[in-house]
Amino acid sequence: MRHWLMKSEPSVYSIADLRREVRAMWEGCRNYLVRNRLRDEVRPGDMAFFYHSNSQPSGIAGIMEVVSEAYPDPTQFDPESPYFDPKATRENPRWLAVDVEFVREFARVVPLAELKEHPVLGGMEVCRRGQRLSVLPVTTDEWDAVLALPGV
DNA sequence: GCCAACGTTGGC
DNA sequence: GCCAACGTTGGC
Repeated sequence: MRHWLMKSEPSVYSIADLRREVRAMWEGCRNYLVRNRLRDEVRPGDMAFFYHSNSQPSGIAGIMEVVSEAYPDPTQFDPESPYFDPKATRENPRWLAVDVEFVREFARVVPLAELKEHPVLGGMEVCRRGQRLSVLPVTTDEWDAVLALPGV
């Protein structure tokens, strides 16, 4: 089982939304590296931090579980969707989604600045300058260190 | 709102 | 296949 960190802008979809819906489709990824990672590395049973990006503060808000294999993201076929991709066809889908399930919301959001200061967590991918991928690997040490933070 | 990082597009 | 221009992400 692997660990991940997955980003969402809470104004679009937050951990509170996932808590309410319990299970959701993680849709709208339009980056090939992330697409390949979903296809090749992310598996049902993997656990992920739910990260709030473009937020105040940005940071880790809770935990979810990946509960499906990657499958074609239906929003790419929907002209009404902001994620519509005119070059994608049902015969040749470009983009993938996975289903995720709520596990728990942290008592507080762990801000990015706090991660950066931490001796172990400062090395997380998400702390790297210019890191823009929305699905990032997390090591077991990093996972455990986040869960050991006070108030989490 | 600014801007750094970096992925994507498209001319050649 | 190179590379400049452009677009997007996302912290601050």
